[in-house]
Amino acid sequence: MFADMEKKLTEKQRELIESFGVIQEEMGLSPASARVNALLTVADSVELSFDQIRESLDLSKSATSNALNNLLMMKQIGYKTKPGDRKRYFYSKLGEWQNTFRDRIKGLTPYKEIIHSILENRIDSTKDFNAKLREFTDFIEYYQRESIRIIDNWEKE
Amino acid sequence: MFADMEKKLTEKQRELIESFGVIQEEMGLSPASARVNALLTVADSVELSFDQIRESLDLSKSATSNALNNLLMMKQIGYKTKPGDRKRYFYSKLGEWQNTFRDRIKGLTPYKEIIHSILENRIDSTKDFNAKLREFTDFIEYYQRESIRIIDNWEKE
DNA sequence: TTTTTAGTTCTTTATTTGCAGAACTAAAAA
DNA sequence: TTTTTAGTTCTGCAAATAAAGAACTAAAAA
Repeated sequence: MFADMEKKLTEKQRELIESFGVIQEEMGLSPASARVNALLTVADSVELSFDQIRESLDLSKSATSNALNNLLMMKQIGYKTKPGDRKRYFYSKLGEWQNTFRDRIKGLTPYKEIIHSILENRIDSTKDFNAKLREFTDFIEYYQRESIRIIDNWEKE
Repeated sequence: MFADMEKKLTEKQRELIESFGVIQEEMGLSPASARVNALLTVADSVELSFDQIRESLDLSKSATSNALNNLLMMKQIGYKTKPGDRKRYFYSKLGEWQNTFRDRIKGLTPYKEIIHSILENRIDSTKDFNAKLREFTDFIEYYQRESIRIIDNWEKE
């Protein structure tokens, strides 16, 4: 009966999309990507088609397409198809946050490495400063190791 | 004798500033701020004046001023003065990375909170998805708690 | 075969960001 | 008192971003 009923967003839902959108913008997503990702978290339906997304957020097709492909590349979302239906249905991969966290921690490695090369190229006379640099690289290593460990521990439960 | 000798950067140092600069840009700093911060980590002298920074990086006064104030506000750098010398000498606060890490972890709180309100406003029927959201907020809390703990543990040693 | 669907890609435009250079300012030095 | 120093603030421009709208495309439907 209501199979293709217009699932319009409530005022509260729009508000949540806006707040969540802003937070995700601060974390590096483009405005459109941030809102698409927020929509897929907030909407009553956990799987939305291209046009449902476009209409809900009042975006152009190009903005929708780019945002979706962007999020797909970042593995923040996924999509599935339904038999006898050509459309793709997009969903949030919020469930895979473990990997997101792990990736962020691993992402510290280049940072650690450049600090290490800086240290190796510093003059010896600035002992205090060099010691702090060394301590910092050691800490990052420790932090990476321990963070991965706490993520693994959570998953074991 | 060499008290005010021009401490020119070596080719290797410029290279390190460039690499470190790029990494810090990826972490949200503006190009100029990223390079100033890198310079203060790489330079032989751990305290540099406004003009030494300007000249080393070939920046305009405005770019230098804005970058420094930016970094000061973010508490990434500090400055000191020397008796009988009007100039300020800027230094990297890389040594205070503990606080930087702590702040980043605390910064997850708004994210956790918005996800929590999203969950409270979701329809009940999407049980699996809601459960994942709940698990996610629980995890963030756990992660924050444990991360702070591992930072504290490092400092105790 | 033609038309529709489900998008993608291209072109143009508005906004934002980042910086140079010039004008400015407040305190110290001459 | 005037000049210099150590910056800051303002003005304007160039490049990068973000998105709209139109043109396009490949597969499916009619």
